[in-house]
Amino acid sequence: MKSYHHGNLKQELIDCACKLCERDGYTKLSIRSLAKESGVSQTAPYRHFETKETLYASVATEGFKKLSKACHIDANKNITKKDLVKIGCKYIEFGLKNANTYDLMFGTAVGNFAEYPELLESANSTYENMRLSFSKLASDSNQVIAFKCITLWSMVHGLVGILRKVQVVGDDFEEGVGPISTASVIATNLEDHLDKVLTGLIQN
Amino acid sequence: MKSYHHGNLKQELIDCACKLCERDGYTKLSIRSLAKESGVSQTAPYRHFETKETLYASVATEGFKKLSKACHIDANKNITKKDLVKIGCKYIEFGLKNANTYDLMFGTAVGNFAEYPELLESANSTYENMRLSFSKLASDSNQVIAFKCITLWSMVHGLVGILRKVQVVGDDFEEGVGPISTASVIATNLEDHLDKVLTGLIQN
DNA sequence: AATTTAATGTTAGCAGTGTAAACATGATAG
DNA sequence: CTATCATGTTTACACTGCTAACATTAAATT
Repeated sequence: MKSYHHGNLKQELIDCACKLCERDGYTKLSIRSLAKESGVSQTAPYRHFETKETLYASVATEGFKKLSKACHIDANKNITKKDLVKIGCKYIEFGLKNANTYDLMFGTAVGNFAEYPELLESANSTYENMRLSFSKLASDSNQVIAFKCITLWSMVHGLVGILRKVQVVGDDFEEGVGPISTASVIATNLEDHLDKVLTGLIQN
Repeated sequence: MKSYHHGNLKQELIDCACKLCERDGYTKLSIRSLAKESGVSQTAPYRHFETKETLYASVATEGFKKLSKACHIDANKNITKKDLVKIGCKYIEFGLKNANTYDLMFGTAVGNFAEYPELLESANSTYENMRLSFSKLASDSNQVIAFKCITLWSMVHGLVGILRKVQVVGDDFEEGVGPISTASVIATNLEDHLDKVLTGLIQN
């Protein structure tokens, strides 16, 4: 016999939403189905999430935490270019393996991060981690470091997007020059690729 | 007095959908509101678009055509690195100015381009244009050209995403090293930025 | 310990959505 | 002139986000 109060509904909803968002994409998620999954009435989730966007924000927050963890690197030891390449690879790997969650984090489903302090925190902390790694590599000014960091970020972010999209665009080009075959070469030699691209950005 | 048959409904729906998608984002678009806008019954659009995704596909197709046009460069004259930088700038400009349409083109709203021949065609043609421009610059093998092309594409695509996202993440970092201020420096010196980044990719 | 209060749950209902089925109209091909 | 078919309408269903009013119980206050 279950009690009237669930006891841990909020966290359970978030966990379940994370799973479903990643499995089916966030557009397929409905608050009602989520409530049913937790064995609770249709409107119970509204006690914990003002709107659907608030729920999305929670899922995105979890996503940034996982991304941060995936890209984390021991801050004590010296950092080499190779380490940055590794970070980039980890980032791309995360984006490809958690594609649906990644959409939530970087798409427009959550309009303004500032409305969700935890989300803002986790997103900024992801950036800050990358920035700190860069700062340990080169002895540039902070501004130059930030600049390089944004550049690397946009590179790996772009690769995630294109590597995914290309799967869907088809490949009826002459052998080996279509986007799919080209992208798959990049995908299977990600480290080499990032290394090449990073070399232009830093010299170390 | 208006006639029973509209006469030009399909095109009008597409035009209207393009406008509304760009103005409010595609998630806000409903087939019903679209029908109302054209002064036609709720289900009339279904005579021209099997599902909502089909409509999205049409909007995305228009988007790729516009993107192609924006990035087009005279194929006859010689192409320099500077031209490629220009193409990249045009691309990014398009992505930022038509952000909501861009989401439709590169997001997951349209799952499989292969189901929409016109969309597939317009997307592939955008890629093919970029590839041809590259092929006129360097005398690399076709595979290397395709590789560089995908790399540039992912760079500009990534920059569109990050430059947009960063606006939303806030900037409570020490002066000048937060993502917003950094990104805005990049955004206002886009040509310089792309030039730098491209130099590592090609030598010309 | 008794009672008030606030947090968390439920029920009922509104307005809006995508889409299917059955029917109406009128342009066009025979 | 008539039959056909593309294109429109009406009606209806199942689903959605969300609100308001009410129920239950945990926590705070007296």
